[in-house]
Formats: sequence, C-alpha cells, structure tokens
Amino acid sequence: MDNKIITIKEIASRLNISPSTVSRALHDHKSIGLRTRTNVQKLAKELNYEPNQTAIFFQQRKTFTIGVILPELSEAFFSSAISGIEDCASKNKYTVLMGQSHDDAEREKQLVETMKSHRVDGLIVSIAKNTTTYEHFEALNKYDIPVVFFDRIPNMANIHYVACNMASGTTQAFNFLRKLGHKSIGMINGPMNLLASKERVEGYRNALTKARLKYDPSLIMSCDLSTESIYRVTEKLLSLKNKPTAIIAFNDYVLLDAVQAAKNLKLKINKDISFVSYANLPISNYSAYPPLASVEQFSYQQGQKAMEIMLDLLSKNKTENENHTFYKIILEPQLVIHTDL
Amino acid sequence: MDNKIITIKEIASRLNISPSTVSRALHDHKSIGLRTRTNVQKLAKELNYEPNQTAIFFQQRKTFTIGVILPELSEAFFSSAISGIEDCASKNKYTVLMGQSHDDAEREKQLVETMKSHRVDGLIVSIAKNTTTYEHFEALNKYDIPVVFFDRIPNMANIHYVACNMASGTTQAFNFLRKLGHKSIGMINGPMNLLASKERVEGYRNALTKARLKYDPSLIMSCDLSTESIYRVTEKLLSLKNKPTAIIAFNDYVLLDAVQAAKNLKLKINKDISFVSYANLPISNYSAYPPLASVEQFSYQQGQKAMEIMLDLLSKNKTENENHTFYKIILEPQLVIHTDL
DNA sequence: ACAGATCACACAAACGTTTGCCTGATGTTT
DNA sequence: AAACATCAGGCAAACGTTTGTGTGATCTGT
Repeated sequence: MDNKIITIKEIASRLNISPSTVSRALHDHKSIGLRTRTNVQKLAKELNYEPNQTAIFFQQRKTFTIGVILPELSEAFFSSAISGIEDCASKNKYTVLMGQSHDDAEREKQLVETMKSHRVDGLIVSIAKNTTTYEHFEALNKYDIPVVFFDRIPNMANIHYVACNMASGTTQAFNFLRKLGHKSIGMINGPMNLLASKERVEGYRNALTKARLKYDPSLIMSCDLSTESIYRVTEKLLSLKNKPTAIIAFNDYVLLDAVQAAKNLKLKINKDISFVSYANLPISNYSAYPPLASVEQFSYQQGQKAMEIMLDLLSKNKTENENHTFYKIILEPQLVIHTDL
Repeated sequence: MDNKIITIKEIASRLNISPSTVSRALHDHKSIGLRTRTNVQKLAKELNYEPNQTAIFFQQRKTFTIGVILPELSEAFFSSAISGIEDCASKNKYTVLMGQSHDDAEREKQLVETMKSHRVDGLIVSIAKNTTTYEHFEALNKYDIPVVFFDRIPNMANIHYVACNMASGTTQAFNFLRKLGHKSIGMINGPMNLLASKERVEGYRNALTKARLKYDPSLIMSCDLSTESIYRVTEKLLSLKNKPTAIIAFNDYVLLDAVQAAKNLKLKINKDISFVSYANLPISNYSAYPPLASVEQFSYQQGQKAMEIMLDLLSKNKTENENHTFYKIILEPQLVIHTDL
C-alpha cells in the first residue's frame, strides 16, 4: 500500500512547480498556461488527489455545513423536516450536522455551543418546548452565523422563520365540520405557551366570528399532551351539556388517545362523534379510525424552505444582511379530506 | 459591537507572551507557571475566547465528526436508529454528519466522497438497496476511516457491523404461525443482495427442517420493495396451488401494500390470509390491519451499538486495528405478539 | 527596434493551533 | 562553590490551501 495522502505540495514537487501554480491550475485559473494546467490536472487525477477540506474550511472560514437542532429526530414530523433540509442542502453542496435537544433547553444550549465551535455556516432550529431564554441564539449574531427557525418559533423579535399558519388551518377544519352539519365543535388544544396552540384558538374564533356564532369557551380545552390529560379532557368535553359532535384534535398523537377515550364511552366514531386532526404522521393514512380530515403541515416543505432561506442568507454578504429584513414565511396548511368516508 | 473574534494570538499579544505559552496555559500544561497560567485563563474567560475548532481539526487531523449514511431519514426505522447514534455520539463529544442515499447507489457513493472530504473520523452506514459494488467503502481503508455497517449489511468480508438476527426472527415468526395452525406459510422477501433477505430464507428453512417439513421454494418470493412489485408478488403467492394462509412480510411498509393487494383479491384479512411482519413501526400499532405479530428489530439500540463500536475503533490506534478482528454484533430480535387478536 | 502590455509562473504570507526543541534563570545537591 | 536538575517560557515549524504581489519572458503596436 502506498498510503501517502497526496497534497498539492506533493503534486507541485513532482512537477517541479510551485504549490500556488498547482492550486490555480486545479481551479482553471486563467493565468496558468494550458500546458501546465493539463499536466497538473492529469497528474492530480492519476494520483487520485482530493483536496483536504478541513484545510480549506480553515483557510476560507467556511465549512459548507449547516447545523440542525430539533427536539426529537424520531418523531415523524421532524424526521421528515430534516429530510427536506438535507435534500436541499446536499443539492447545494452543503452538509448537515445534526443534534437533538430532546426538548431540553439546557441540552439545546449546549448543542448551539458545539455547533458554533464546529463553525457551522448557519443554524436551523426548532426549539425545545421549555426554551424560554434566547441568549444562546442571539450570541450567534456576533459570529455572523445566521439562524432560521421552523415550526417551533421562539418569541423573539427580528428572526427568520418558516412556520405553518395554524390559525388558518384551524379555520379550515372548523368550516369543514360546519359544512358537514356539525353545530357544536370542540377542540383539544395543546399547552398555551406554544404559539401553535394560541393560533389554533385564534383560527377557531375567527371561524366563529365569520359565521356569526357565539363563542363557548368550554368547548376549547388544553391538555399537556400526556395520555391521561387527553383522556380527561376528552371525557370532559363529551359530558358537556353543549356536547360537541365533532372534535378538532391537537395532533395525530392526541387523536389516537381521544378516539380511544371516546370508544371507552361507548360512542360510535364517525357517528356519535367525529374527529379532525393535524397531520404530523403517516399513521392516520392507515389508522383504524382515521380522522375525517387532516390539516397537512408540510413538514418536508417546511424543512426545505428553511434551508432555502438559509442559502439565500449565506449568499448575501454581511452588510446586505444587516439591513434588517427578516424572512417570515408562513406556509398555508391544507385540509386533506380523507375521501373514502 | 467589538466583533473581533479573539484568538490565542490576541491573548498572547495582550499579555505580552507567546502564543505557545497561551496554548499550554489553556491546557494546564505543567511547564507553565501558576501565575501566568491563571492570568491567561482569566483573560480568556473575560474575552470569551473560544478555540477555533476548524483550526484544531486541521492541525490534529481529527474532526470529532461521524458521518452517517442511510437510505431514508423519514422512515421510522432509520430515524430511530440515527437518534440512537446521535445520543451516543453526543455523550462522547462527537457530532453527526448526516446524509440520505434515497436508496440510490450512485448518491450513496457521492455521499461517501463528501464525507471523506469532510474528513469525518468514521462512517456508519446502512446501504442502499441497490448497492452492489463496494469499492467506495473499501477505499476508506486507505484513509484510515473506519466503517461500521448496521441493518443493511453489504456482502463484504472483513467488515464491522451490527445487525439483527433475521434468521432467528424469521424462525420465531414461522413457528408462531405454525402454532396458530397455518400449514402453508408464504414469505415476501426483499432483494437478495441484502444479507437480511438471505437470513430470512435461512430462518425460514431452519424452521422447516426442525419441523421436518419439506421446502416449497415457490412460497418465498423476492420483491424490490416497490409497491408494484409487492402487489405482483402478493398476487402470485395468493394464486398458487399450494396457496399460503399466512404471509411473512419483509417489513411493515411491505405489509401495508401486501394487505392492500390481498384486499383487492377480496380476501378477508386475518381470516383467509394472515400476516406477520418485521420492524414493529409505530404504524402497525394503529393500523387498520395490523400484523398478528412483529419481529422487533430494536433500531435505536442498533444505532447506539454501531456508535459504540465506532468509538471503540477510534480509541484504538492504527496498528491495533490492523490485527484484523472485526465486530460482528448480532442482536436477537423479539417477536412481539399483538395481543388483542 | 523599443516602450508597454500581457503572459506564465514563483514567492511568501496568512488562516489558528499545537508541539518539539531550545534557553536563561532559578533551585538543589554535594 | 561547582555541577547539575528543574522551571518557565519563547521560537519556529507544521498542518494544506489560497491569494496578493512580484518578475522575468514573450508579444503587440508603432
């Protein structure tokens, strides 16, 4: 084995020319004569030369690497999003450095540090559910590392983000159920510290207002996403005097538990009680009791879009980015009606 | 904003000492006096010094980064595996560079190149289903980049890998079906270039031998995992003279299509035809037609174990690794019987 | 045929860090 | 007090690449 890793210097010395000439020849620099240029390129190919990227990264202060931090990679929504990120990144010669916060703010903070010291060119983040302080993100400004948030957006001014318009999605879901004849529509909402939960309420109320209906606050109940609280909330909703005939579930996981709770109450699904959900999962396609419809959030596209924004940010020079314009991309969700019902 | 990124040199010049002294002081090198050592460390903290990892990577020829290449990140099995990899990596100060091959051998090859030029310290791979040549992996030897395969193992000698014992899993599945009274048991297998496919056949035949039954080759059919081929194979199986009453599906995705194909033939699932599958994805828990049982493959643990092997490989020096001992870790799968049937 | 333009390449610095070797100043031993 | 060990720190090279500047040689136009 001739295991010598070959470098530009090596090529240079074999050809009795200077390393700088080799470098330029490899880059088809015009100031290098055709003769030596082809010589260099031929030898480089022969020796199977491959540039040492770490040296280049170092020299150029650029790594062509994007850090991605999200709560839980094994959740379908996020794995699909990162898939979109990776596809878009690799199309543009970028590479993805991955970290999961496990919904722990402290770990998230530490991941930001790691990413920073790895000198990622940019960071794409979906924050942990208990992240309440944002200095670790703000600090990235000083290093000129752009940050793009998606789905889980922090409550900060002047940030780039892409998210889905949950208000509009909820309005669509509500109107869909109304058209099917449902008069009393309940909602199992998520924790109110999430923007997405607030938006759901907003969308719900918008729909009411537009339809000139009055708002019954007892029809919207928050849960903490645990199975027990979902059961409790579902049972509570279904024992109201103004009992809903349809329920909008916070997401597909919530849906599964809510359906089970309803079945325990001897209710016939899709007869006594119907459901609509937000699609985070492929499972609803195959479920025994799929929702009547799902609000598709386009996780893959969210990831892709976040990466596109990142690329745009990176293509601009520093001063251009400092004119304080921020991307706030709102994807319009789409109500997917499950046809065979 | 005093946006000067501060370096060792900067600290050195402020303290009127040499950079080497600063470097050693920061590393608590004994040859540096207590006085200057604390001075340096204090100033470093004040100025919020952070070492430039890219410079260190370059200098040390080590990146503390592990490349991971797998077919499809949005598949539950793989996202769970990479979650295990990432958890284990980050516990050991390593970082994960991600790439998905989309089951395309060409793309996989290119990803290996990218990873190599990023100078990852090691590579963890689950190969694409149509990968048949392995030079791109063998080439990594020359660069001393260890490779650990998991789940999708190439047909190569002298490799490290962790996989699930599919033979044993298949035997378990077969015996389970036999106990339920099934006499003719079919199998929808994957592409035969995958070790996992061969092992399934092996497990199937082992079970036959043990039960002193004769082998009917027409009951085992390979597909390429595409929906069309799954339909074709399923229909073929179900039109045999020796028609199976139960089918072992290659995985849960194959299961979904096979079930649909059976339904199209007006067969009653779990009555005319029963299924057992592998992987135990969350979808099978909620599916309208879940398999009778699933062979759990412990994806998270596979990922974790692969990373542990990698860490061990990296901790050894080059010569130690050259004594040609290879990790071949076989996890024992577990047949999970879906109780409510 | 001569000034100037152009060409084809070499030199050297720089990116930030680590590390082997050297040196001058103390401290220790006999 | 001579000899030697230890201490505290500096010097410079090295990792591989890119790039600004310099410089002879060839070419262009008149």
